[in-house]
Amino acid sequence: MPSSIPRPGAPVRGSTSGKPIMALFDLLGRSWALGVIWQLSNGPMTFRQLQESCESVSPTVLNNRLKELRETGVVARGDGGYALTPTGRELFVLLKPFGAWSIRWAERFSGDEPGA
Amino acid sequence: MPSSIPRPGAPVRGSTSGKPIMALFDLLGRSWALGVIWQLSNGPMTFRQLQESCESVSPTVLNNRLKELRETGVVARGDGGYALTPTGRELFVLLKPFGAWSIRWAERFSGDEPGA
DNA sequence: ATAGTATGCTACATAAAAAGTAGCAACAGG
DNA sequence: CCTGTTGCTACTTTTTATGTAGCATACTAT
Repeated sequence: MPSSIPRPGAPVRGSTSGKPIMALFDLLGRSWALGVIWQLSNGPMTFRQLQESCESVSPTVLNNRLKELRETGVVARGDGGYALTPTGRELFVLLKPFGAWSIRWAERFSGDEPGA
Repeated sequence: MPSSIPRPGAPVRGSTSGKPIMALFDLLGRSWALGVIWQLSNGPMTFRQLQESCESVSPTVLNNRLKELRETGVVARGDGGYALTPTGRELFVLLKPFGAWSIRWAERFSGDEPGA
């Protein structure tokens, strides 16, 4: 078995409490999970398109992430490939501000502090 | 080498583009990174307090996450242990809505699943 | 029907990361 | 000196991810 799918109400990696936020963090805290959601916000993509746009994700991992995201209702397969569900789009609304924030965050490294 | 610290402008896991959002997703998409930020939003905590509140995080991983989060200006050590920096608190503002969202997300599973 | 092409995977070997457990050096109070 | 806490490091085992190959299905054109 590759890995258990994090669901709210069930124990997840490192959390037996079943707290929804911990399940969500387990789901999103796996490699490429956030990236896949980000990419799919531009519209439906095929499996291979996702692979290309994620640069170096292996098909094994991509398939696992897609399984998990489908099981948890974030992503679905449909016309044109994989796409965000209404739930997934809701989640992306929360995620979107991270784009602008990351750019401001990046600017602190361009001129400034190496690490303090 | 344990792992390279994701910084905007530098290649990160699976991304040679250096796009800030990809660096941020690499940083946050590591186990317990989101959890640590979440816990620290309640105020400063010592290393051991963090370990306890994160239920089962190993000291190795916690130390690595703290290093990465310090290097990227999200967390700092100070009075009372580790704490979010102003940058970290900014990030938490974006993260906070995920708490309420995760609860609504969890409710969709309560219908078909035992637990919770 | 056949060859070419794309798609959505699976298989497998290797490498990296996380878990789990033990324990140490530094410091504080008694 | 002894006890307790803190912030780690070391080490072994287990889990996850990477990297590469390739297969089955479906479509398209010849």
